[in-house]
Amino acid sequence: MKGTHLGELEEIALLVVANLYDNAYGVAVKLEIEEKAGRKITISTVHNVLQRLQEKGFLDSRYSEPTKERGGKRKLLFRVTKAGQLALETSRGIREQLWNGIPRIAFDD
Amino acid sequence: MKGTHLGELEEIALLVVANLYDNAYGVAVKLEIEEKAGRKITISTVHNVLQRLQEKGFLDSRYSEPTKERGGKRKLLFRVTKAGQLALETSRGIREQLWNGIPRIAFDD
DNA sequence: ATTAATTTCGTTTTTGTCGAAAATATAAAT
DNA sequence: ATTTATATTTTCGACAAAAACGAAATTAAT
Repeated sequence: MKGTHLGELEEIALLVVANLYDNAYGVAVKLEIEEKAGRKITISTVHNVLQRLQEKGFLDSRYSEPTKERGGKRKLLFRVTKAGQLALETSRGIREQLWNGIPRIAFDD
Repeated sequence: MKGTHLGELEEIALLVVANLYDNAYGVAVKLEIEEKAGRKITISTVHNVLQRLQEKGFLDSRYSEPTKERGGKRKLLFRVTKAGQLALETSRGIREQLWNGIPRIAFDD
C-alpha cells in the first residue's frame, strides 16, 4: 500500500514548488532546496521526489514550450494541488502544537 | 556515511520526547504521537525510531526504577540532547523561511 | 556532429513499519 | 512459599516506503 503522510524531503520540495510558483521545474527546485535548506542534493533525487508527490496527488504538472537557449528543451512545470496545500498545512499545524507544548525546562542545558 | 538530517517521524518523535519531558518512554511516546499527530503507530516503530535518534546523538536515555504496579518494569526514559534541540530548531527555521517565501497567488484555487 | 539543458531509468542506503519474542514486574493459585 | 498467570515494557528480525545517486536517454540549439 502507498504511503500516507509527507516525508521530510517531500515536504520541503512541496514548499519549494510553492515558492517558485510558475517556474517550478527540476533544476530550479534543486537549486532552491540547496539554497534554502542548505543541503546538497542531486537532480535525480529531486525528480524522484517530485514524481512521488505527483503520484500522491500533491502536485500536478504540465510541459512548457521549449526555450530558445541552447539545449533549452521543454520543462516539466509543477504546481501544488489543493490536496498538497492541505497536507502542508496539516503538517505545520501538528508541529506548531508540539512546539507549543514543550515545557521550558525541557531545553535547559 | 550515516544519515544527517531528521526524518519526518524522527522529528515528531523528538518533539514528543521534549513535550513529555521526564516521562518520555516508549508507551507514552506512542500515545502522544497518536494523539497529537492523529496517526496510528505501533510500539515497535516507536522504539525503533527512538533508538535511531539516540544513535544519531539527538536523544540520550537512562533506566527508571521499576514501579509498583502490576507488570511495572523499569522504563527506558529519553531526553533530547543539545544536538537534538539544535536539529529541531534548524528544521523549523528552514520551513519557516519557506512558508514566508510563498507568493499569495501560489495557493489561489 | 557536438554540446547543452532537461528528464528518465536502475540501483542502493536510510527511514518507517510491523509482528512476534524476550524480559521483568505484580498478582493469583495451589 | 513455590508455581502459574497476567501485565508492562523492551528487543529482535523482517519487509516496505522514502531518499539518494550515477548513468542513460531525450530534445533543443550550435
